[in-house]
Amino acid sequence: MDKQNLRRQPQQNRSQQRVAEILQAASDLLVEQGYEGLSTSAIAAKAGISVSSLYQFFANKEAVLQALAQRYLEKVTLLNEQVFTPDAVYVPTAVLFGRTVDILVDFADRNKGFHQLFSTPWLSPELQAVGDASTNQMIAEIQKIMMGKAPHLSEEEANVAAQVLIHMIKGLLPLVETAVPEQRPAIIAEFKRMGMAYLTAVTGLTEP
Amino acid sequence: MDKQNLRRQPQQNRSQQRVAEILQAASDLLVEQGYEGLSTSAIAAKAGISVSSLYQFFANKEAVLQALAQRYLEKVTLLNEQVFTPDAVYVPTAVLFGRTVDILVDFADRNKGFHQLFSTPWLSPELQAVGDASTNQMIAEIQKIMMGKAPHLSEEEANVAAQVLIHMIKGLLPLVETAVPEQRPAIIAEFKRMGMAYLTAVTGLTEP
Amino acid sequence: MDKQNLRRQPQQNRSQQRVAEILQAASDLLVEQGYEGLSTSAIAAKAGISVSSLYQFFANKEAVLQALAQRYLEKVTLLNEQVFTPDAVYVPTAVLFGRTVDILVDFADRNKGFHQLFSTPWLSPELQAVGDASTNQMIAEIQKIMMGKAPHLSEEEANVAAQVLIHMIKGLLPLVETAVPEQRPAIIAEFKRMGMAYLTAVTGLTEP
Amino acid sequence: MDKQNLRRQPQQNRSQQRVAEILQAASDLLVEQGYEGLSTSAIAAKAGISVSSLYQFFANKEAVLQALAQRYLEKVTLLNEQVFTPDAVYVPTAVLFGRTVDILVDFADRNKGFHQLFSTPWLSPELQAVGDASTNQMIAEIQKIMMGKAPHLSEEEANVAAQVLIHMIKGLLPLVETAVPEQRPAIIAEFKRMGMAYLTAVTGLTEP
DNA sequence: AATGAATGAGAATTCATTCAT
DNA sequence: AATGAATGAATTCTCATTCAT
Repeated sequence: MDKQNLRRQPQQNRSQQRVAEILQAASDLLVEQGYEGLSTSAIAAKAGISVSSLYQFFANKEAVLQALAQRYLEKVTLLNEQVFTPDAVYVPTAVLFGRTVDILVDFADRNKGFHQLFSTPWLSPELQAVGDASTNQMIAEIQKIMMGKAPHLSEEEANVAAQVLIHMIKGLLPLVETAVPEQRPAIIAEFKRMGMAYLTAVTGLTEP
Repeated sequence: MDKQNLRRQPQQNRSQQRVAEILQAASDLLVEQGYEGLSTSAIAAKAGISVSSLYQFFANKEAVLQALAQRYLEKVTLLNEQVFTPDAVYVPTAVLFGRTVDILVDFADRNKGFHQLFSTPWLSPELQAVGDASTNQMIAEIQKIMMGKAPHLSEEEANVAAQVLIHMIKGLLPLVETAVPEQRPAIIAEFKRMGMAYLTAVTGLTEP
Repeated sequence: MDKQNLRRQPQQNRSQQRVAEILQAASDLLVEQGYEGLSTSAIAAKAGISVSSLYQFFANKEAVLQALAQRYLEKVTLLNEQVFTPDAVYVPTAVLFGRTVDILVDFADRNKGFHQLFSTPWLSPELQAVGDASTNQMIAEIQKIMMGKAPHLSEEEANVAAQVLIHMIKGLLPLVETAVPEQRPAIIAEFKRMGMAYLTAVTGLTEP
Repeated sequence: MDKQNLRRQPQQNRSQQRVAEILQAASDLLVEQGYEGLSTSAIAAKAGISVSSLYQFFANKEAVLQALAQRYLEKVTLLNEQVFTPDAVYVPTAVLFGRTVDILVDFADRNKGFHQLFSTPWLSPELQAVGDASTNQMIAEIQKIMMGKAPHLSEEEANVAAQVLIHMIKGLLPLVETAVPEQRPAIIAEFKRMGMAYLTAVTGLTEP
C-alpha cells in the first residue's frame, strides 16, 4: 500500500481495517455502478462511515482509486507468482496456458472491479501507469517463458507475441465474464484453443 | 438515425447539419477528454451553439450519446458490407481475415471515439445494447461465413468461434492503436497470424 | 470591469444589473460580516439569486472579489479626478489638503467595504495589486503636486513624503469612521492639522 | 494570561510550555499564511501536537486567538513601560517621539503577527476589545505626557491628539515594514518628522 | 429558431470539535 | 495526559436541464 496515497499510515488495527473497508466499498461500487457512480459520499456510505472519515485516510478521491489500483496490482503480482513458477518452462505449453487461463478467469470472477477500473481508457495517467505496470509484468513473464521454450525467437519477436497474447486475453476475459452460463465452458475451451494455436504458430513447436 | 432520439425531425438541411455537428463535437470531446469531460455545455461549446440549442435537437445528454452510438452502428454496418461481400465465402480465409483486420484497423484509426464510447463498461443499458448490436452484427456475419467454409461446424460451434474471434479483435485493436509506430506492423502481422491460427484450428482446414 | 473576471460579458441590461447586484451584495456582506462571512452562497442569497447563477457570471469566488476591487479602483480614480484637478497646484495647500480629507472621509462613509477589503493583509497577490494600484495612483498625484508647489524637492523626497502622507491618511480614516460622533469633527480637524503641519515641514513653505 | 481562556491552569512547567508553543505556532502561521490559513489542525501540526491535545488547553479556536492577543497585549504593556518612563515628561519631545518610533518599528519587525492579527477589521468583538485595550493604553500614556508638556491643553484636546498620533503610527508602521530597504531610513525619518510637526503644531511649543 | 439566464441537486473537500482508548 | 479516529456542517464549484425573451 503506497504511503503517499494514505494521509496517515493506519497505526491501529481498527484503522487498517477501515482502509480496507473503504477500498472494498469502492471496488464494490465500481462493479455495481461503474465509474460514474463512484462518488466519495457513495463510497463512504457503502463503507458505513462519514465522508469526512474517508478523508482522514485519503487525501482525495483520486487517492482512493490509486490505492485500489495498487491493491489490484499486488493481487496480480501474486497471480503471476502462482502462474509463472520457476519451473514453468518445463511445463508443457498447453498445460501452462490452460492453467493460466483458468487462474485468470477465476481471478476475474472474484475481482470484477479490476476490469472495471482498468478498462476505462481515460484514466488519469497515474492510474493508467499502475494498470500498465500489471500488464507489463505479465508481458515480461510470458516473454521470458517463450524465449525459454523457443530459443530461436528474438527478444523482439517474443515481446510482440507476448503483447498480442496478453491483449487477446484482455479481450476474451470480458467475454467469459458476460457469457451466458451455458456457453461459458465452450468459450473457455476456445479461449485456450486460440492461445495454443497462436503459441504453436509462433514458436513453430509441437510439444509431445 | 433513430426517430426517438431526436426531438424534432430535422426537416431542413441546416438542422440535419446541426445534428451532425453536435455528434461530431461529442465524438471529438470523447476522444480528447474521455467520458468525464463530456458535458452538454462542453459539447455545445465545441459545436459552436448554445446549450439550449442542443436541447432543441436532443431530449437529454443520453440521447446525444445514443445518436452517436447509432452513427457508429451505421458505420459498422457499412464496414460489414465492405468486408463481408456476398462472395466472401469463396475468398481464401487468410485473404479474408487479413483484409478484415486491415479494414478494422483503418476504421479504428479514423474513429477513435468508437473505442472510447463502447469500452466504457458501465454504459447505460440502452447504449450497451447499441454497442452489442454492432458486435452481434459482425459475429453473425463471421458465423455465417465460417459455416459456409466449414460445413461440419454446428451453428453453436461457429457462433462461439465467431464470438471468440471478435473479442480477440476487440482486445487487439487497442494494442494496435497504442503501439509505438515501429512495432505496429509487427503487431498487425501477429494479429493476423493469431486469427488465422485459430481459424485453421477451428475449421480444421488448410486452404490451398 | 475586467473582462477576465467575468465568465460572460453581460450583454443584456438585466444581466449587467445582476453583476452589479452581486457586487453590491458582496460589498454589503463584507461590511456586515467581514471577510469570513463572505461565502459564495451568502453573496448569492443576499443578491437574491442561486449560487449557480452567481457562477454564470463569475468563474470563482476570487473573481467576485477581483471585480469588487476593480469597482472600488474605478471609484478611486474618479475621486482622484475630483481632488487633483489640473489647477490644483494653484490652490493653496491648506485648501487642497482640507478638501482632500473631506472628500476621502465622505468616500469612506459611503464605501465602508473599501477599507474592509483592502485592509486584509493577506489578500491574494492579485487583489493586493489592485489595492496597491489605487494607492499608487494617489501617491503619484500627490507627488506631482508637491513637486509643483515645492520645486526644490527631489523626486525621491517628494515620493517618500507622498507615501508617508497617504499612509497617514490610511491610518486616520478608520479612526474617523469608528470615532464617536461627538469627537468626529475634532478628529477631522486634527487630521487636517497633521497633514498641513507635515506638508509645511516638508516643503518649508508657508503660503499666504 | 487570562484564566478564562485556559481550560486548565497549567500547573506544570511542561503545560505552560505547551501553551506557549501553541501560541507561537499560531502566531507563526498568522504571519505565514494569514488568518485564512489559521486552522486548529494547522496550529496543532505546527506545534507538533495533535488537535485533541490543543483542545485540552483551549476551549476553542477563538480562545487560542484570545490568548495570543493577550500575549501581544502584555508585550505592548512592556513596551509602554519602556517608552513612557516616569520622567518621560522631562525628555525633549523630539527625543521621546524619535525613541518611540524606533522602539515600535523594532517591535513591529519582531512581531509581524501583531499587525496581522489586529489589522483584520472583522475580528470578534472580544478580540477587538483586546486590540483596542493595547491601543488605548498607549493613547492614555501619550495623552498624559502631552498634558504634562502642554498644560494649556484640555483633556479632550490631548486625547484627540493622542488618538490621531497613534493612528498615524498605525498607518505608517505597515509602510515601514513593507518598504524597500533603501527607502526605509528615509521613511522612518519622515515618520518622525510628521509626528514632530504635528506635536509642535498641537502644543504650540518649540522646545530648545 | 436561438440563446442568455436561471437553478436544484449533488460532488469534492475542509474544518472545528468530540469521543474512545 | 495524549492522540487516533470520527463527524456534522459548511464551502466551493459543476452540471443537466428549463425558461423567458
